[in-house]
Amino acid sequence: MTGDSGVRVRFAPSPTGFLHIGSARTALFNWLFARHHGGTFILRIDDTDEQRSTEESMREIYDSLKWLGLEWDEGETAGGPHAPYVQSQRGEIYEKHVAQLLDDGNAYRCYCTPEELAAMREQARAEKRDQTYAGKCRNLTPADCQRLEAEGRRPVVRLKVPPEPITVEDLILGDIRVEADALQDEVIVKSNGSPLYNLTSTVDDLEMGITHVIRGADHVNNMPKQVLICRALGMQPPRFAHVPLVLNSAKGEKLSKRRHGDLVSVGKYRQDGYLPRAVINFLARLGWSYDDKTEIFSIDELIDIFDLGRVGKTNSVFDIQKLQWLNGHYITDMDIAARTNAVIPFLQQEGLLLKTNLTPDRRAWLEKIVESVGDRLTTLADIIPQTSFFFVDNFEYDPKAVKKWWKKDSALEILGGLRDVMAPLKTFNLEEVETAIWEYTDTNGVKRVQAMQPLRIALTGVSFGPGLFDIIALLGRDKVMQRLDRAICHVNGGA
RNA sequence: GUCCCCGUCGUCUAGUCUGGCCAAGGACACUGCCCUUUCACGGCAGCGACACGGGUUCAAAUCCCGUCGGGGAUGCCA
Repeated sequence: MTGDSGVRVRFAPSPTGFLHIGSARTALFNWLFARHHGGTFILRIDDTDEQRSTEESMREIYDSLKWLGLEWDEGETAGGPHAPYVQSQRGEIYEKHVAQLLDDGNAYRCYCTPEELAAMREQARAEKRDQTYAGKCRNLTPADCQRLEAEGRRPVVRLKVPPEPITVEDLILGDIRVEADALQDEVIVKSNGSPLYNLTSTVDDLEMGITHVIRGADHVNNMPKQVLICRALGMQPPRFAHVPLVLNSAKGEKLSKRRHGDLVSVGKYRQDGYLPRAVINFLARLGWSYDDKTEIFSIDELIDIFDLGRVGKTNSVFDIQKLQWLNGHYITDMDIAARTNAVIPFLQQEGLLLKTNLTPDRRAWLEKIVESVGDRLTTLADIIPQTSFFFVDNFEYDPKAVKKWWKKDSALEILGGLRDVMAPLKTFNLEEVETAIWEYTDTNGVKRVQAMQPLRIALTGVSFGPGLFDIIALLGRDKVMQRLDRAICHVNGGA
């Protein structure tokens, strides 16, 4: 699947938790961009923060990406010419580049301690200045270094940043200009010897031949730093495109794992019964649009028309109602067989269906149930409240429904009346049942709804759901009569 | 505080670059009506925005300036 257009993009998550919904959108934009241009989509794991990175998180990210259908052409599990694709395994590569930077005089060792730096920052803030490192250790002699190391100090490595403003073009945001004052000699290697994000990310983008860095806008101010590193390395930087962030609806702040829990987890939407197609469509339209009216896009259409130039500059708010609408649309869009397949795991998980293969009869019956539900599913998990009564007999009666529709005397009369007209039916087919019920309501002057709702509650326990005649047909005579008796007994105050 | 970015209906957005076709269009949500055995679906209708103030211009949502608001960053995290 590796393309030959020369376009190479990467999605580089840090494995510090589940796949965040905003990250998923970044992955999607990268993937769409690669597919649109016939390029290569690379998955790289940026785990230089050993403290927070976990193996489990890595697996979950793989799972979520695969579930969304965002297959990668190069990366862990896919292989590729630039393996390994996990930063924690690429130490030597970074060391080599840091050595070059040091040798060329483009980087230097700094012996300031974190405490000293914090003090300098505090002072800068008090004086309302940029809190940038002033380059104190920039011109240390080898003798100075020796003396400081003798004190027990361990140096960090800093990039030597030229004192001039820099302007970098962003494919979404336009030109980003940073004044020389706001730039500082960034730390690229920690005092314990481990390289930092701006270094590793830049080196890998260069090494892996990345042509376009498409990532979240929380990285915009890393862009100049990384371009500077490229220059110091004598390399041409990739092009950048920063995608505005996805905010939390309530407060308008960045959606974060810490604050918003699994609300932002792709895995949660999978569990809750959302379709990958719906999530993709939703994510695509968050911050991107094609024209002034189209909302529904197939994957192929997205690949065909996706364009970074149509990504907006403003942050957007995650609106689950729109996702729900799309999900309902895509569920309805599936044929009955596919919908049945999709819903089976949810029924099994709820214990309504055994986790074994269905017999052809049982399968046909299930499909009819699914068909009866029609377009009432917003999520696949909605199959439970919509149909659980098909699978269990001793369901509870919803108290609110009972209160509204089972006023003792009338309910008894109606349920009894319905039982009496249905009992003698010969075939109990849909037509026959319908005729009998309408005959009952018409001759007794009962409004249809006043008969149907009590009956529905008797048969399903709730006041909503598929068409009642479909339910009756699927339940069959025995269950219908049993449930009617049970309901009458219940209204009478029985158990 | 400082730096960077952004500001069209509640939300996602079209329109902004290339000023007039915009008394601002679509979608989700919401409200009402129709349909209807329920709940949904669907159909129709309604509600609803150019952050504010200056300027440029015959003409500004679109260009310029300022203010205000929001977000991000400011780390030996990514």
